[in-house]
Amino acid sequence: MSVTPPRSTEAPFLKIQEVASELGLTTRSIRYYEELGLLSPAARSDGSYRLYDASDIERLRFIKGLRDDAGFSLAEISQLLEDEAARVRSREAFSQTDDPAERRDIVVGALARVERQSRILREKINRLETMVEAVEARHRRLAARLADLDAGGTGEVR
Amino acid sequence: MSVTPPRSTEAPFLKIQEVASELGLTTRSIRYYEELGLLSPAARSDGSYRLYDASDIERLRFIKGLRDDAGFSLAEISQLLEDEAARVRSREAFSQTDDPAERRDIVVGALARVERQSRILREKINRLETMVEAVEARHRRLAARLADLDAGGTGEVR
DNA sequence: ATTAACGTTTACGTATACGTGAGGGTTGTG
DNA sequence: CACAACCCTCACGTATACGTAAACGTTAAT
Repeated sequence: MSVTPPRSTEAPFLKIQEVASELGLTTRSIRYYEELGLLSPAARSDGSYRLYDASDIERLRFIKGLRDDAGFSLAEISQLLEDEAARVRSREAFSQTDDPAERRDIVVGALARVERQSRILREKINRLETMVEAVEARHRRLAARLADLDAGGTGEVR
Repeated sequence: MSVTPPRSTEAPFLKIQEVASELGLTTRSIRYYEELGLLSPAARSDGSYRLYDASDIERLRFIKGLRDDAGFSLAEISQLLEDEAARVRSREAFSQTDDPAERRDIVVGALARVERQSRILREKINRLETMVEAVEARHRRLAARLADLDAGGTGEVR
């Protein structure tokens, strides 16, 4: 009677196709990202199947966001992820010392990287907003026209 | 005494290399965009040199913005430009009639296209802002750490 | 144990967005 | 009119980001 049985006991790992479906990617893309060093699966099965955990999926979601939403190239994404990795390493370095001077250097470095990431994204947003502004100005003029027509006018706004 | 003479009498037309330098594009890109139907030069010289006017340059600037800033593919840009062309045609159709019903139809169509453009851009912005938000949250935590360290603390925020 | 469904590596194919000549005209300045 | 500096049209080359198929191994259910 079991047509589609529950895929085993909800293991903490997902296989590549399961990840792909969940994120709307192809298995090829995921393997390709791995080839480029953007991520590597948390584990491999005995038969060397790639096994992904939650943080892998988060990372992939982030990559997909940067690619689809921001339009970054995989090279740029690689750079952003390396900054991210440097950030994590510096967190570890931070907790390895309790010398305030060393800690300060570490935090200052981390701040610089985060500010760089932030600036890259903000620049993109600003330029996008300039474009949206132009489009919405047209939208307002058209809406005014429509309102005028519906009020019995000629639609000759301005 | 004229070392670099004024490039003739400021003709209203620019040649391809002049346009390219001004916009930070290559001549190849400009020709390629023409190949894809994204624009065509306002005129050709007797010897069939491409000659661009101010509106051509505006159009190219728009294309470059969509490509660099928004990360749109040239296919998507083509779509947005076709919407733009439809908008211009509908403006003409609008002024060809004074029947309020016809005018209303035209304006409604134009509104739909503009809203589509706007929505595409806004979606992109929204997703970018979500990413920025995450980055800035980290930035705030780091800044707090730094402030704590500079105030003689341990930098152990939270 | 069998077997369908899925995974692995390897490798060649493809669409996009140009780069880079080749071979040959065009412009405009001396 | 000579000639450097552009421009033209092919046309092939290249980097990126995957698609697709071959040949073969793994998993898991029956």
